[in-house]
Amino acid sequence: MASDASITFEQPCPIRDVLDRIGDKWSLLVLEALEPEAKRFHILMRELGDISKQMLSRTLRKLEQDGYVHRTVFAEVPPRVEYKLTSQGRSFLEPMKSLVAWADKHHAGIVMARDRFTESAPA
Amino acid sequence: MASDASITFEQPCPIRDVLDRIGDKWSLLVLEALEPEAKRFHILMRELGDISKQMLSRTLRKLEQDGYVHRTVFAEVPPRVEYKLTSQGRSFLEPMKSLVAWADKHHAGIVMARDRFTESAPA
DNA sequence: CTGAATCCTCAAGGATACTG
DNA sequence: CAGTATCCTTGAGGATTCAG
Repeated sequence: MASDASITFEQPCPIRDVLDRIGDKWSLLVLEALEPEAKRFHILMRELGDISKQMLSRTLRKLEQDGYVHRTVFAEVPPRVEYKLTSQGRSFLEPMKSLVAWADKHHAGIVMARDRFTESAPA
Repeated sequence: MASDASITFEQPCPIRDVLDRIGDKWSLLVLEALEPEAKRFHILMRELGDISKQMLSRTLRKLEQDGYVHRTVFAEVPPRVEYKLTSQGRSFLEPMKSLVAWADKHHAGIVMARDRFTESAPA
């Protein structure tokens, strides 16, 4: 069942595979929202503010699929579902935080460079 | 000329802005290709293998615009253009490397989790 | 050699309505 | 409450052609 009859060249570079999935519009935000504690669906909706149910659902599923998030369904009425980081999810946030810190520090400069560039080479 | 008449809410989060631009298909690859040394356009084409002129051009321009890469034009015949990392570009690669290392280490597990998930919840 | 301009395709993102 | 199904729009990615 391993189904590795032949090596494919789809993902020559792990970081690309990871970034392709986590580098979308919401994944990182969701992971960060879940970092302090497990949260329910509608709570995530509220905290993320401008995300739609559709996108949150898709994002959570992808994160669950790749093993960043664990989904727990409580057989209650009304339904309750909690999402929490897996150890892999927490592990991922560590190096990611360095990057976030870098972005915080350099963002102003980037925006300035961008503006300068745009001004000297308009439309 | 500052053109900051009003504060906009476009980029509430620096990391999102950075990832939106660097998290595309080629930017990171280009930065890594430029890390050891400055390189010419067609050299980058060759090293990246499956990138088109179009995309390489766009990617380089975006990276130049955001201040990761410096572009040097030599007034020669035939034209020669070299790209090299700026200090910001090199600086960026530092935290990025932690992430790359993380991806290398966890990629196999992610792929496995993904496959397992797909098998238990097919089409 | 280095790119810009044009055109095309496909999938990410999203609004909305429906379901268990 | 927590989703899924459907439909739509936009833009990233890419092949090709033209230009300096």
